[in-house]
Amino acid sequence: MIKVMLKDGVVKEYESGTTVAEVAKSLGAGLYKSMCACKINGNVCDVRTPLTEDCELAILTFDNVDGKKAFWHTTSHILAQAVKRLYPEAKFAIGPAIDTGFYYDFDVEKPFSPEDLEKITAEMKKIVKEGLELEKFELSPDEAVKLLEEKDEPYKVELCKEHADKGEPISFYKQGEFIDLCAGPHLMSVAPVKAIKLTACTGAYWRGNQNNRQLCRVYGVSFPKASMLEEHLKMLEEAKERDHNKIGRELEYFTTVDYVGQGLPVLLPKGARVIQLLQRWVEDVEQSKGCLLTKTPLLAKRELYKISGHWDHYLDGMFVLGDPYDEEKECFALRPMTCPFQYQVFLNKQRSYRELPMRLTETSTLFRNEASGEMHGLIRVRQFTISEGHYILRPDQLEEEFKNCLELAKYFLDTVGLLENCTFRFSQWDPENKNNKYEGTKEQWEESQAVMKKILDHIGLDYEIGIDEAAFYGPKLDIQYKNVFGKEDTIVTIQIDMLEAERFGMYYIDKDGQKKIPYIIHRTSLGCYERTLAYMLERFNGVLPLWLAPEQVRLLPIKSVHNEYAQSIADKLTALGMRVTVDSREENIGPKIKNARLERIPYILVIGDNEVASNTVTIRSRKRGEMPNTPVDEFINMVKTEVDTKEK
RNA sequence: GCUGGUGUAGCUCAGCUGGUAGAGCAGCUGAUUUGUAAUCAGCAGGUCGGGGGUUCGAAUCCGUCCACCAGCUCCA
Repeated sequence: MIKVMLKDGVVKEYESGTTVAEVAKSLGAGLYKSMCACKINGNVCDVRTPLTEDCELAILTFDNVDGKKAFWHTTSHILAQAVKRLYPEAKFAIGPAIDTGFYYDFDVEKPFSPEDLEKITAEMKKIVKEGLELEKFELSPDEAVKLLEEKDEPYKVELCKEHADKGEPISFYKQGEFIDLCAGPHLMSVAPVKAIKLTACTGAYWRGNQNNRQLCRVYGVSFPKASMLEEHLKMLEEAKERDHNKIGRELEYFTTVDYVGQGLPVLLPKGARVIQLLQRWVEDVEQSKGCLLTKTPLLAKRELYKISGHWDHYLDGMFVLGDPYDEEKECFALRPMTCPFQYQVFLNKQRSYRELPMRLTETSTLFRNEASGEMHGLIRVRQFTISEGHYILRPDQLEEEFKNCLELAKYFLDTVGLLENCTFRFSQWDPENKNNKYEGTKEQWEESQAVMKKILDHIGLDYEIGIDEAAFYGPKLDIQYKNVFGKEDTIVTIQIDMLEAERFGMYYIDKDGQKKIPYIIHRTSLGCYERTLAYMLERFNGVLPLWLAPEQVRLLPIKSVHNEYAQSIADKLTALGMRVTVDSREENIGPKIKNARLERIPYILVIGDNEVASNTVTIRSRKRGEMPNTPVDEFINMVKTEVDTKEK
């Protein structure tokens, strides 16, 4: 007999060899029906697993993240089974569960059309009705490869052979006529998968490598109940309503023009205003913290990029003016990074150790010729402006300055309301990278990564590790943010560089009179302004904090006789630096309010006879609701405080 | 760059197997002077993403380029 500790510390005894599914059954038919997977001593396992010693057991249902994943993983097998029935020639690649559902990659002659997906969905529903049980079995590596070769599944054979090197048995799952190589865990049967939606069909390279064949990837999501699927689809619709790419255009923050070009958004007055406010603020705070503002050229001769290494590592990503391969003629390129330009400030004269740290910052516009399929609203563009900085340091200053960079970035992100949804990624090099991406020696990389790791651990920062995510000259701490659709991008980056200073001949005279090569921190503080604006529009659903709102207050006179009074209040607010308009159109108050609401103006003031008589305003605030007949001075103090404190 | 989808008025969308391009909202003009999300009437607005081809005739069919969307790859 073995002891199994269940939820809430309840211990029950079972015969050794009892499976988790049997345990669940003993606990209740409801749990047995709804179980998806389990955790044995904290490890996610299949419910078919026999228990052979004392353990802690948690039975996971669809409510649990890992339970969901098992549910979705099983659905991906149903998808594959349906595809095989309808398209017997299709070859299978991989089909995992992901955070938002599942996908399966197929090699087919012609990618599936939306109509094909409907047919496949219908077949999947048929399979669910058949209620097939899933059986798990194991084969030796040789037998496994043989089976997959017989089934003519070249991708599976490749995966299996790799796994076979470990010498462990290979597990398979079988449901009806369908067999798939799979580690599990899975549901006991396909029956619980009541609601299925195939959401998209796209291309995806085999093993994520561009040089491999592109497969057809079908994405989907599934639920135990139809109502849950409806709920989920409704949530997706709501996310779409927050998409910066939709509201940013609707609210006239930016637009795009096909004959201007892809990835080149036009910032409209509202967008330009917000970015101006952010930039002024960032520049002022940075300079108050000892940063030195620079303004360097937006383009340079090829020779500069040759020194920095960008010419070798980044030529495809640059906009080049002239023939890059004609060495006889002068050739320029728009800058993709600020680094080599800003180093010239340091190089302007001989430097003493007393001048370090030298914190150079710049509101820097960059140009990157991104691949055409990458562009996305304001988040991924070809011209953008970042709060760039290069800190030139003595080795003993590295840790403190790194911490300061992180603190500064966190302060900025917190103030604009984005910090709470940020995650941190320690981006490291990959010694195995085959594209010759990285400069420097193994020793240099190991040193700079060890230094960064030490600093991060000292700070106690909670971070993930991203292999092969480093810059070509050093490791990075990337601050990551997810958009409304869950797609993640970098919002801020802090990098340690031990290579570039030497390439540019940068040195300082140390205390002992010797020339020393400095360390460099490359960093952004609020990152890319366009991207930050995009995330703020999503985070605040188009209603930016008052201090950043392009239009803060709109006054709505009810009749034209109220225009003068409204204008007098507007003048007072304008004199205090507020952004205010008066809607003096000869229009009813209803439509005026409707307009102001649709434009998401933070404060709407209605002005009529009552207000004029009592020297008050009637407030409609996005945040504070309705406040009738508020004395004018009270209102002014209120908004002034809200702006001054940068209230979110 | 690759795979799939989309492109008709400022916006949201009709427009059937090829046969004279439509509506609502927004805009403009006039009337209405009105207290919290749509007052009434009139007017104007489009080389149907661009340029080709097929056809007596193309928004519609075929190729091509461009842009937008989702994903892959790449990246701040």
